[in-house]
Amino acid sequence: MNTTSKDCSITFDEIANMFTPKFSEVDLSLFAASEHEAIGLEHFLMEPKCNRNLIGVVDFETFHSQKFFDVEDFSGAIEYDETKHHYAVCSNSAKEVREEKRESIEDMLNDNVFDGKTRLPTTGKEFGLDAKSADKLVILDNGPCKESYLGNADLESLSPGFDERDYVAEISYMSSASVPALQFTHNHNSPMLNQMTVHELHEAFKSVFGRETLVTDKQWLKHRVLFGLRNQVESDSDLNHIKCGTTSYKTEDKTLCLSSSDSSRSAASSIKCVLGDETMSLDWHVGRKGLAGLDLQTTSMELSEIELCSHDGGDKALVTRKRLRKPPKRYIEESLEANSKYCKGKSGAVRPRKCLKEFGTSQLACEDKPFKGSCIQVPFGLPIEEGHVKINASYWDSENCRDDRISSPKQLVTEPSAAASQDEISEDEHVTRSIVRKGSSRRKHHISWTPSEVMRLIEGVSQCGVGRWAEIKRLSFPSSSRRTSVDLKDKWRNLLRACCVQLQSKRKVKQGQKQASHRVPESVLWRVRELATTYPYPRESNSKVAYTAPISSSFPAAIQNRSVALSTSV
DNA sequence: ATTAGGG
DNA sequence: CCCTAAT
Repeated sequence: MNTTSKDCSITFDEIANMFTPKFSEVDLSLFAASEHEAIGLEHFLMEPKCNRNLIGVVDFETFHSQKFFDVEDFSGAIEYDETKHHYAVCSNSAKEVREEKRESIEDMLNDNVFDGKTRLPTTGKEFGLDAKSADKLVILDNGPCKESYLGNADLESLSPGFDERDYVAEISYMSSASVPALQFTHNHNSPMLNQMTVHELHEAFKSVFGRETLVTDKQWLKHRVLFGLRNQVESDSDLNHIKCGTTSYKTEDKTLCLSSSDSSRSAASSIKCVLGDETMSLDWHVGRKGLAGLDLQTTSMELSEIELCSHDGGDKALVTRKRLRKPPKRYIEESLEANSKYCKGKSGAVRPRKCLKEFGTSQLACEDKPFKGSCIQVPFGLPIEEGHVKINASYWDSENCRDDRISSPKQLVTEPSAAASQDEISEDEHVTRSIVRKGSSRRKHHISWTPSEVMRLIEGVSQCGVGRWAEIKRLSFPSSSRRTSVDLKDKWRNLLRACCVQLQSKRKVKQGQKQASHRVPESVLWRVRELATTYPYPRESNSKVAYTAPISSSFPAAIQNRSVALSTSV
């Protein structure tokens, strides 16, 4: 199987890395969740459209491996599970799951034992499951921290074609909207909807649809509630790319179960189980908190990891499980740092920048049509500003035109002072933006270089020489918070590269003329080339030395007087 | 802290 | 631009 071989590429190292000490550290911070965080979470949970927000993938086997499902391990566990899960696919070690019978599953569920080696950290008969052809288990915890929704746990699949891949539990959040109904039914041990009173039905209706109704017709209400429940289940299923035909609504003791099953699709069904007992939520308390933290911390990552558990009959082969690359370290780092803000004691000083919250929550603002695709792209940058739009061609044109008018069309007179002052203005607003930006991400988001900046850089290089970036920055970019010495170096490297490219393509094609406009002007490049010969850049300038040899005559002037234009050739 | 170099 | 190693 394709997916299998792909999954097999996971190395043991990767798995091992999931358990770097970092995780426990991090997770600890999650539980120091301050009011701040809680609010953020609450906000998220209350988001109307976030009824089903998958935030993670977890293998139930985790619960087994974690003695009491402790906090520190949770997020690590998720990572681990994800991996392990894949690993299991190739290892064929979970074969035993295949042959599970429905009856035994029911028993196991009732006994809270899902598998010989997997046990949920809950006690007793909390799970009232309509386990008919059920492979999805959703556990709802109505603890104090809003209603967390641990959900969609692939417990078993009864499909003959079931494979270990399905042995996945997904964790999701559900808004509080659906909870009251569940709790409500929990109070009444009524197993059937039609045994409910009008008032009860109203409650259920409200819970399901999030609004009230004046209709008192029991039949109507019942239908609406059933309809709503079915839709909920179906939308859940959509998230998992599972289609469920029917939905049953059932209560049992202190639990409420919504199960959706479709006998025509042997494998597609789901069970939702509400843990209605307060004591129950204690068991899941840790998990919930972990999830809360996780939510804030690695939202997009988890989102990206949502797997498509298509239990849809035969087209399993069509299931594509794209593994998205892990989020960049930066992302993780920032997430961790943001969380660790509330976990003082670590490194006394709190870094001013970074503010993950924006990050997480904004990403979490899920849409209606969330996980339609086969994968979710990891949000990389922030949805922030597109502040400075591309100015490219016009920039150079305007500036150069200005400059060119001053001097001859072919010779670029550089006036650092003038250019700088004029640039400083725009620079300031850039700075402001960049600060704002830094509030949420370290990424600089590509501040395009203005012509004057480039000229200043060149001047700096001509004065100080290549490589002395710190000094160049001091001289040519004073009071410029952006453009670090590294930036200067990078830019210079790029300029040299541009020289190369333009030299090569110059004779060949004139087509590039169009694009050449928004590139660095030739006159500037010439100067760069010249400087490159004077101060050969460590590795990259060698290639163009030959070209610039004749120009070197003009070099001394350029050095001695920064306003001297590059009078060479062309 | 800076610089070089890879990504 | 970012990250890292080397200095």
